[in-house]
Amino acid sequence: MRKKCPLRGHKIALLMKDTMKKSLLIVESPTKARTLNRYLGKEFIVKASKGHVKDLPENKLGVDIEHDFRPEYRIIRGKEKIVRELREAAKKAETVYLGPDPDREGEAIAWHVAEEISRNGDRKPENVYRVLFYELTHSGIEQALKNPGHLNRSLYEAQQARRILDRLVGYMISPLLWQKIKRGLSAGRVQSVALRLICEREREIHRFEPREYWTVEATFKKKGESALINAKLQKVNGKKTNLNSREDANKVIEAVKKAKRFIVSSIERKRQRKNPPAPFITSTLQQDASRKLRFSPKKTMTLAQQLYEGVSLPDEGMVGLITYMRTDSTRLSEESIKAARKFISQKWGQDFLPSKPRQFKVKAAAQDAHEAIRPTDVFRTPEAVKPHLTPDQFALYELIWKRFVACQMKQASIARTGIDIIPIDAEITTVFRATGSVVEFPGFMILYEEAGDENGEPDSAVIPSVKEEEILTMISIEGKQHFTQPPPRFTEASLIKELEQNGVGRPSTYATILSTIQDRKYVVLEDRTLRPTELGFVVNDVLTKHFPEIINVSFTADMERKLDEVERGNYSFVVLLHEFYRHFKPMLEAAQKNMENFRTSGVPSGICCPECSTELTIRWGQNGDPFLACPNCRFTSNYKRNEKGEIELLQPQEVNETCPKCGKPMIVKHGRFGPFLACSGYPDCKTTKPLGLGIPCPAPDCSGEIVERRSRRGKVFYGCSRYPNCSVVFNQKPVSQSCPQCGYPIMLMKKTKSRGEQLVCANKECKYSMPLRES
DNA sequence: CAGTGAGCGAGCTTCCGCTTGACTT
Repeated sequence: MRKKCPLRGHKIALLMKDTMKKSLLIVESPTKARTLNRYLGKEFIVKASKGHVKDLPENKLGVDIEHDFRPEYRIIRGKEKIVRELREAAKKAETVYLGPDPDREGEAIAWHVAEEISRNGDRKPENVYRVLFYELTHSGIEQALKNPGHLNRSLYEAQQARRILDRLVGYMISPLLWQKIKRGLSAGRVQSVALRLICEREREIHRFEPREYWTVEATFKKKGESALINAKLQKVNGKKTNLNSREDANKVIEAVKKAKRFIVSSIERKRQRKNPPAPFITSTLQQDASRKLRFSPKKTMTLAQQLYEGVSLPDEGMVGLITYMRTDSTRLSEESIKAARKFISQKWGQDFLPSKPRQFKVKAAAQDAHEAIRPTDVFRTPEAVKPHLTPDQFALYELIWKRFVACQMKQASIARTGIDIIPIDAEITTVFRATGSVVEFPGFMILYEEAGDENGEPDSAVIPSVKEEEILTMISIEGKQHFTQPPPRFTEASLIKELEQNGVGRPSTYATILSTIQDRKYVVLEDRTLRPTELGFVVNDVLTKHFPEIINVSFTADMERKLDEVERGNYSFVVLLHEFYRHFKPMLEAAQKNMENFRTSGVPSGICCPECSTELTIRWGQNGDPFLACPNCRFTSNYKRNEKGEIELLQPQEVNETCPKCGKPMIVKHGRFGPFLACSGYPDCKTTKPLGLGIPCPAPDCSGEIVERRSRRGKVFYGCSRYPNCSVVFNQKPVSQSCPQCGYPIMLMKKTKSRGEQLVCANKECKYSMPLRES
């Protein structure tokens, strides 16, 4: 132990005296606080609130409907320490600057922090100022601190209206679902709309009837040249091609084949200019990372957060590589554009630099509190920082960097050619068209290209040069069968795009919306696309039936318009809430009264019981999985839905095992404690046994098998079926795979927060672990 | 509220939108 220097206390006291004069600046993000601290130096102490500090209580409504919707705010659990620290720091500071983000939520955070630091008269409101940082650049910071203002009541009230309305919707509809469908369910202004979009898309797919159609493709050639020209049948007898069968196609093909010669009837040349896309905002980053890197929105946000918080670079220490990643604005700071232009002219020369900097239109609905997502310094190229990043971090940084640089580069110029070719002396008049495109000047495309949503047909790159009236010969002609395609299911990223376009959800919540509806088992992710579950359909149907005005893509847009009026001081937030509740209350009451109780009756399935031909109903087991049950007899069955959404019964799952008592096959049944094995002769034979995992017990000379078991408290564990004769037990799920290091036949699945799913050797002596491939 | 087996009651689910770490392997 080191002894304390007697002088040290004194020095600290002196320093403390110094700090008394300091100003306190409070922002939301700790990273932002760190940056500002470095920038502002010793006159300021900068602290972070880490988001909201006060909120409505979790376990009750917390809104007094009788008294103008008075909210009951309390310090958020786990944030007490932060509030205490802010209060202490505020006591010592001469002046307090409240610097949460310059938007509705930021104003509420500022308001709540102000309330807490002036509690008990600790601080006079005169010494508390509101400052607005729109960008974390030299000029942005100067601007903010030069113009301290005061808290904005109407902005805060708009936030309150939003908060209280969301609470009323969420906490008053959800209990209805517990009562009528299943415990633990949820509904909300945002999640229920997301669910609705997915369900409606699925129904469209179910309804969709594919239609057959045919295209005719031909290849031509110039005399004496080998280059081929691929062309598609465009018109028949002056009308757009419309071939619905092989016969249709063959008729045309036969007629065309009779022609001796073909002639180039017209050539159309167009120059297309293509502008670079806007720099990233949260939603577009999530979409692009999903398409190009196959990252889930959640993964994208985690990685972006890491890039934002920064990596340790030699000589520079911790450096944030990108600007804030939760933003709805494409705005760029002047400084960043200047730097980008400098970089572009240095790297590619003036040819690639537009005469004027490009600014991008910011969506009207945007709150515009932050810049677009861009590298903090363009001169930190992806290659330069690569050694200090993980491969995933690097891939995302490169994406962000390229998109930003590209957005300040010159437009691309593409030459498109369309050639019409017609047969001469044929029975019918037809037009074949060949299209080609050549990039004349790549501009920004030298660096960045946007990935398309769907599989658009690529143009053939180059078309051999031909002249009008030139004669061609046909090399081949063939018909191709196609079917019209149903609309695609949403991916996580395309759903976010849809929500964003309707103003539903915010950059900070896009990724969590997806988790919520999956956690509730309303939808599942399959092949990267979202499909509703049975439960999802049922919940969606009752919500859209009983709350059509709320569970609706335009509800949020309407709400936002009203909130704007509240912000401008033209509309009282209390009136807004009264107006809303006036409509909401009767809907709730009607739903309470009229909504079918699926808990007691089950959901009609449209399928008859094979034993007593009563209509089967859909019910949910404890694990959330749906099954069919007969309300009349004891018949139950699992089922699945086909592509058309029709129910198909599944035979009970057999396991290669017979009943030791009666010899009938054993089948998997699902009970209160999960799946188990039972004799198919039930109720005549009541044999049951735990479900094995098909993994033999690894103990020497043990004939047992590993089975899933549950402790008295419900915790799942895996033990040998010969217990108590054999005491082999695992806490994680075992997998029949031998350890590459020690050869032990069993590996365990382990979930770690830092490295995802790992396979760990079940042999305790051996510490071998390897990552499970990511799905 | 899935048919086992056993033995007991109690507590209690939920919203949206800001932010980051983390009780333990």
